[in-house]
Amino acid sequence: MAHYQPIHDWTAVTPAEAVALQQQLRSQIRIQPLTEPVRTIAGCDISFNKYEETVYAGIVVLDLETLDTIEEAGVVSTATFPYVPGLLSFREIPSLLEAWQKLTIEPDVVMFDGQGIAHPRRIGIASHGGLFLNRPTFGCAKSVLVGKYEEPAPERGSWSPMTHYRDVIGAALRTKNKVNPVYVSPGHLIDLETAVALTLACDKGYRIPEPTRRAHNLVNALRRGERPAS
DNA sequence: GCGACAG
DNA sequence: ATCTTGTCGC
Repeated sequence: MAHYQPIHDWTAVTPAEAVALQQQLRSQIRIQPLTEPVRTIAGCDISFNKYEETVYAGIVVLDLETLDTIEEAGVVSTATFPYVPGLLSFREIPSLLEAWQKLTIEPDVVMFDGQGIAHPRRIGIASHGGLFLNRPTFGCAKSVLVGKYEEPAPERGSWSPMTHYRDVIGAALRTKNKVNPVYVSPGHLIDLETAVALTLACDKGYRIPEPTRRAHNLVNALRRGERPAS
């Protein structure tokens, strides 16, 4: 039901062509304040068995106010692109879009498990996904791809800017006291401060924010055959 | 030239 | 990402 804009084809794309495509698409990314209030937020993730190309993709939609899950969608698909640092979107987005189509609700904002503009060409999976979904998106990654930062204070909520070639590309954010930070960066149609605020708003006491945590649990359960591919 | 490198 | 048990620290 939920739909998206097929900005370009994903088939028969080589790594070299993928980089060229990113260079062509980056100018379309818009980092700006939100224009609409957020009531629902989605988290997405994929899982797969070692040495296999079968991918289990899923999206979970939560009510931002209560953090209750209001909808989930999962699909079993096949990866057609290898994992290459900097080209993650070409491996994960195709199957995520399949799951997106099964949603009844169109989430107000989407959190990705990876980078937004904190990317060598400023178009990580969250930014690339934002162009297809045409709605606010941001990334919350567990590790750094590019950029430097000063260690933020040990208390939950503290953060320090991440920079890359003089550009502020994201934030190293402490989501829990004395635990490693997560790396937040705007994807499209949102700004850094809002992305940080939304990440903190999705707290349930874990380092990983709820949207991503639930999507992760969903796809792993799907992969282990513990639940039907919605 | 050498190392780093989201998931 | 995935393969896997116990274990150190708050």
